Amino acid sequence: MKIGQVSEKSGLPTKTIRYYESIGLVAPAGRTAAGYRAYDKNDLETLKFIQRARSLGFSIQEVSALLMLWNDRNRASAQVKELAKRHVEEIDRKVAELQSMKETLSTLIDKCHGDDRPNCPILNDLANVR
Amino acid sequence: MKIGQVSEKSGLPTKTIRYYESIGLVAPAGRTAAGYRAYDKNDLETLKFIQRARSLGFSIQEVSALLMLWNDRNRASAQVKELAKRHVEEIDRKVAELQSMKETLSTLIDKCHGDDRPNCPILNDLANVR
DNA sequence: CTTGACCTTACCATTACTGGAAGCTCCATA
DNA sequence: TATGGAGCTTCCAGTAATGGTAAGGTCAAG
Repeated sequence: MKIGQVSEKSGLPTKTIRYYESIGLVAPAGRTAAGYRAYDKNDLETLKFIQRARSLGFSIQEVSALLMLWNDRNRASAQVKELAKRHVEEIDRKVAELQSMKETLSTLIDKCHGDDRPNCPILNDLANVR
Repeated sequence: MKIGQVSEKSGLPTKTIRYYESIGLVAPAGRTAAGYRAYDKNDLETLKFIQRARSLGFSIQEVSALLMLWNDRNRASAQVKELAKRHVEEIDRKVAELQSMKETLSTLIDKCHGDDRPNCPILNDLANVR
């Protein structure tokens, strides 16, 4: 398989696949005589794994750790669970922050009549005019 | 006021204040004879405004728009409201994405016994072993 | 034999900063 | 008066994870 095929099948842009190779997230691909990257089924599975982990919001660093655990037949599932739990906590933190922003904004939006008049509680709040 | 003072009072690092000047978000500060940046009360208010808008998650671009609206005595509050509403929608999208990730992960975490045994539903799912 | 799709590397841009180096300036203290 | 340290200056580089574009090589079809 050439990079276009694995891109199609993994859902990762070719650019991204080359990038992952360049940063050492995946081992350098084999090459054809012409210098094209050549992938086998195994490589594809790895890229799919990465794509799924990324889509769950794991950072490249975390994906790297997950890959190592995945390739370690003897790892304890506790390690993976721990990593996943920490990631969920991180997600929770982000959600809480966003919710808090939303709450403040929604309150301000409700107070703003939003017509042609210039008076605007949103700007007043940002300007700390209370 | 020198940059250290406005940094203190605005909650923005000096680095960040210089950065905002360099990208044109704020006008170049005045200078003392020695070449130090000199700020007045007005400059400080602008930086505080920016700090608050950023803390509500507005991008630099959006903050720039808000600043223009803030400085426009005749703007319609409808414009500000529109901008804020779009930002809230953006927040909603991010939250939904994070919630979806969290849901998937939580399900997997629950299924993983997390002990010394190597079998791990989390990795199995990432590897698409179903 | 040429066209067009696909591949290669290399470099710049993005977002919003943050860190560090090398060198001024200012003020207080010995 | 010298000196030391805090604070200021500019410039360069790096972060995460790509996206964009250029300039060029390769391959199969018509």
